[in-house]
Amino acid sequence: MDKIYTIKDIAELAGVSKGTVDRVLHKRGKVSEDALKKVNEVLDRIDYQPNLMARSLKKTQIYSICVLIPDSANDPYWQPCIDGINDAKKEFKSFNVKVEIFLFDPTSTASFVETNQNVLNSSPDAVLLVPLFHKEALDAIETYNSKGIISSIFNNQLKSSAIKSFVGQDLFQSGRIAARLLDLLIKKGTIAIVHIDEDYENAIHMQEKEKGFRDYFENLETGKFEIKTFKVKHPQFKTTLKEYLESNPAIEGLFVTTSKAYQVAKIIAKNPEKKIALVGYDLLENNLEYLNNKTIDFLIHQNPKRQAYLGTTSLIEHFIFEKEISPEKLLPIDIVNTENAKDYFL
Amino acid sequence: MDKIYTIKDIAELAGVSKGTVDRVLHKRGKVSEDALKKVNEVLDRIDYQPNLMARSLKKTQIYSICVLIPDSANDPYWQPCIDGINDAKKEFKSFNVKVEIFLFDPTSTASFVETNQNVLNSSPDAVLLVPLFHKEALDAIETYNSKGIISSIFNNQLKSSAIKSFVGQDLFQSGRIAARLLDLLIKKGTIAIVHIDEDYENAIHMQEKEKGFRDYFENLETGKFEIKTFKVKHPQFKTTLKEYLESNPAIEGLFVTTSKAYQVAKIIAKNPEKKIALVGYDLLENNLEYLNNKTIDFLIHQNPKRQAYLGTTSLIEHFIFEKEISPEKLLPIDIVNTENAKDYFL
DNA sequence: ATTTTTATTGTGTTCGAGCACATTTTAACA
DNA sequence: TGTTAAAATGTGCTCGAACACAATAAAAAT
Repeated sequence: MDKIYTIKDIAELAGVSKGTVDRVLHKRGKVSEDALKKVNEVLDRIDYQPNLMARSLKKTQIYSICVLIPDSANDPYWQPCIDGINDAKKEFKSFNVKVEIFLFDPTSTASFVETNQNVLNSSPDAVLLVPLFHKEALDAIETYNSKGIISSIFNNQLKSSAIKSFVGQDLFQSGRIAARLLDLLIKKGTIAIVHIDEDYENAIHMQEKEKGFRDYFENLETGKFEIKTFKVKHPQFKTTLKEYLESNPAIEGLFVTTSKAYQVAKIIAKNPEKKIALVGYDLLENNLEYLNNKTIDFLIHQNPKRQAYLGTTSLIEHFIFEKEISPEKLLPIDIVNTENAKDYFL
Repeated sequence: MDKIYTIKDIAELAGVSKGTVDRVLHKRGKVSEDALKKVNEVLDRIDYQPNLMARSLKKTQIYSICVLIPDSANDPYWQPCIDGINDAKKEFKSFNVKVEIFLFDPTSTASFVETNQNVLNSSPDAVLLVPLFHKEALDAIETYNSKGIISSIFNNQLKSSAIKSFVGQDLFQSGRIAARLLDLLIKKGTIAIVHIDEDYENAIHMQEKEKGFRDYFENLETGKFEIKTFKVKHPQFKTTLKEYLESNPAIEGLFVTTSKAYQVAKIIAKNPEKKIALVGYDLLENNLEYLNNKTIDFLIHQNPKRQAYLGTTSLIEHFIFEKEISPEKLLPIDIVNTENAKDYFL
């Protein structure tokens, strides 16, 4: 049977004291070759699993983790992240970890930089952040790294050797899924990819989604679909899109690459004679409203709550269970329609 | 600040010994009214959270949980359950819990009864089971209950006051989702609900799904769809379905209420001129093959792995963290197509 | 008033790992 | 060979909760 061994057991089996076993296990040195061999022989033979209860009971050090996310006052997309992080906090509240949330204004680079400075001042053991601003995020991560602070990111991909882990979705694949759905919705015709660019930088997000979207149709039998791209900034958005649709009456499907599908829905809902297929992102209140009245056909769920949860727990578990942090964790891309929308709020 | 209090702290604050505090906390009696009052006053004032590490370190009792699931040799649907249970085992391996898996033959009531007897002989603290056989499951659960053994179920719903928890999906809603998908796939026409009944009993499953499916169309503008039901037992399945489709050429969509959509796909794939929309359940190898070649349009993912995982962890956490077991946990109903299928194997 | 019984309260050990410190062994050097 | 330095090894306390057992106080019985 798989008996549970303790350090004391190992010490007895190897004929040494538990202090020596401890030194071997933690590679603290000051062990003779002879003793090292004896202990290692035992260790090879049995499957020693340190008792994590005893360990964390003894350890008085409290690990500190800071999470940097955009303030949901600016964009409701981020609200679920708070819940995910709080779930993680709750789950591990008995352990020696402290998780602190720092909010920044997603429309302000300065706010991002400043918040990172605040985080740095609290000198945490690890930071989980949403790298919304490419350059500034890289700088911050570099600084953390130089101070021995672990950095993980989620939601937005960012390549850097100083990053321990990324949690998010495969955006290229996400675009392909949207394509497949629109393929089903309108069997042929013209589709426009709509990029509603906010002030802040999610260009990479949108680009990857567009690539995936186009990739799907390129590998399809030709002639059935025509794909266009339409970029628009927020202020002039309403009139511009209206004009665009009027001047392109062939358009039968729209793919909105951000969480702002409801804004598009608002416009096309005014013209109910001509149903335009609409696929967008994220389960915001506004989007769900138009999903339920079937102006929006499908929403793709990016699961920000779970992203934040997993990003947080992987750091926590790294500290208290010495678990390895997997460099990349890609979440399933959930397809949501009228019928299963409410399931994703659990 | 939210200081963490220990029993010693409480004892000092109340001016009694830690033994007395312990007796108050555990209601072991043998405490004078005076002391009781003093301790309770402190307890009201502060928020005492017992250190679970220390507790489980001291407790030598090992909790035993048995999980009863169908043998995946008979039906590959159950394979992921094993993985989910093993994930739970791994996650809590440092704690005082032992999780044991018992397999039974889903085609044999006798096997189910016998396995329950084996479980009973090992006198566990809790049992998680798939109540495939209605009457026998109720009997088993009644027996467990009388011996003080906690029973939880997953995958199949079953009503009994002796059941602590159910993990699964809302099958009615699941049927509605299938309906919505077929509504999109074929804008109008005749749809057949196909019940492929295995020897074992999942009639309730299928009935609920059918109800949800029909419910969706009943609330729709009339005249667009006609819904039929087709029941078939396995042996004669192939020829019967073929004949059925030939004699009902109006059928443009099929909803297979079990994981056997691939068997239907095999038949309709032979007649590629007439594309029939097909929606089924579960990410089996066989189903995925036909999903990828687009014979199957959508699969609904019942997430057996997560069901088993959550069923197991909720019992484990009940024992080691004294967490309450929520009586019902309904999982999201995932819509799967060619593009996001592989995401669900993580 | 003294002993006995009962009720109440306090003390000390345990769980396993981690680490400081004490002790022993070995090596280095005069 | 004796002395000192260095290396290796062992011992013992701690973390917080649980619980057995010892100790004390209060009540009851003689």
